[in-house]
Amino acid sequence: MAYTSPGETRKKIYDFVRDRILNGTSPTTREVQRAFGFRAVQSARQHLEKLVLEGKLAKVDGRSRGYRLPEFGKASPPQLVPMLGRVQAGELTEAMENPPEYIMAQTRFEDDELFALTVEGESMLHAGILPGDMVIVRRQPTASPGDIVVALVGDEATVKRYRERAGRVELHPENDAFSPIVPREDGAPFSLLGKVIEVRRSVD
Amino acid sequence: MAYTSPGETRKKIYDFVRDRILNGTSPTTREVQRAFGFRAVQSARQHLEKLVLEGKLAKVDGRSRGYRLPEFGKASPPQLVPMLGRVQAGELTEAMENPPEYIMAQTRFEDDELFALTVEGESMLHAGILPGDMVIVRRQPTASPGDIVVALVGDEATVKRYRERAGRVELHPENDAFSPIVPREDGAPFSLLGKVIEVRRSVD
DNA sequence: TGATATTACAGACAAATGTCTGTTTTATGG
DNA sequence: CCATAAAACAGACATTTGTCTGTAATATCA
Repeated sequence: MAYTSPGETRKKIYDFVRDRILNGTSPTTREVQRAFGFRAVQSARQHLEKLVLEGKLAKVDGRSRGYRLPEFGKASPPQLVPMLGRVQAGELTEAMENPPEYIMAQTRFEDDELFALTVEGESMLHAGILPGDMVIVRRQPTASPGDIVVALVGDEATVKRYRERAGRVELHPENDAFSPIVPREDGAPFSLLGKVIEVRRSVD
Repeated sequence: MAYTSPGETRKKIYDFVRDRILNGTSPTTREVQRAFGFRAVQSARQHLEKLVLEGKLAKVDGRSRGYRLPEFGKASPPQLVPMLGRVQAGELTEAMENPPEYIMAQTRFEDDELFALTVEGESMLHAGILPGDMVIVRRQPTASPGDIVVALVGDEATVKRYRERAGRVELHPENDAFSPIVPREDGAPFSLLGKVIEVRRSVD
């Protein structure tokens, strides 16, 4: 490869590696070599090691495809969150068609179980949650008053705001056209699936 | 390793590999071997290859750490979208602190320039866009009526709905407490930055 | 209990990959 | 132009890793 200005090729290599890592696999030294037309492995290696020195990349020594993105120590690492399908027989079952769909999320709940579902209905309109919105939910058995939660009432999953009045759980819609749900009173089986931690909407 | 019922170890291996892939790196055959205490590489390899046969895993032959989650070809690849900072002197400048902040997105605008910013103000409340929400924007110089756009009016970026009335551009808020902006009339410099393609809200 | 498919093991080779030492070429700034 | 640092090259070695052939042990079910 032709000689370039200091830092020029390095930047390109960084972009290349970053891209590859984000697309799923860290490249090997020789893959970088070939991608840039170096005639020596060391040329690629030199750049890669310097990028590590500069803190732009991280690496696990000796391991194949060992280069990483270091910033992901500060920012939360990307997580794959499964898209759950419809509610069946009281249990939220993963829409296990082939393939299961995943979306990417960066949350501060790195170690918790997350899932995502699509909101139907307009009961949370005033909370800025519209029909068709996707909510990312952290699975948890309890909630605090004020949380927006996903609960299973009967065999339907609903998104509501969690309240407690006089020691009783109430699920409040945020739309005057709907009424609160008081699980104990109407006798429907009730279970808390989790808390909404993120709302997403595509406006294509 | 002790002999187990048919399919038993296989399932565990699938879970193991899937987890590793989701966490960033596909394991090598021998990493699987060691993780399960196999005394022969082939034991691990047999399971892995069968998982590929079953369609549970995909792989790139011959490549180290070549096992994949098969679903990942179909889904759109993850993109890094830069978070832009405040508006300065009529130009949206990247908040280029070290490191620049990126968020991950999977959109169908793979080849377009995207950026993200945080919404201030309540003018789009009825469109389900709240203060603090993040919008992902596709940079484009024009828009269609009905689009939610980001425009530069004066030296401030605003999110509004794009309208045309009597051949004139109008930027409509979605909140009765605010009034439409008619760029030409109030003489402020106006430019369209792009169209909002996604809205995100953290509700921690 | 016996047939069969699955599981696990053994040992090995070739290719891929990480790493190293040393040299040559070139961009850059004074 | 010269000194210097960066960039690129050359060749090599050790380890890791993918792959293969063949064999032994065991769960499963009729």
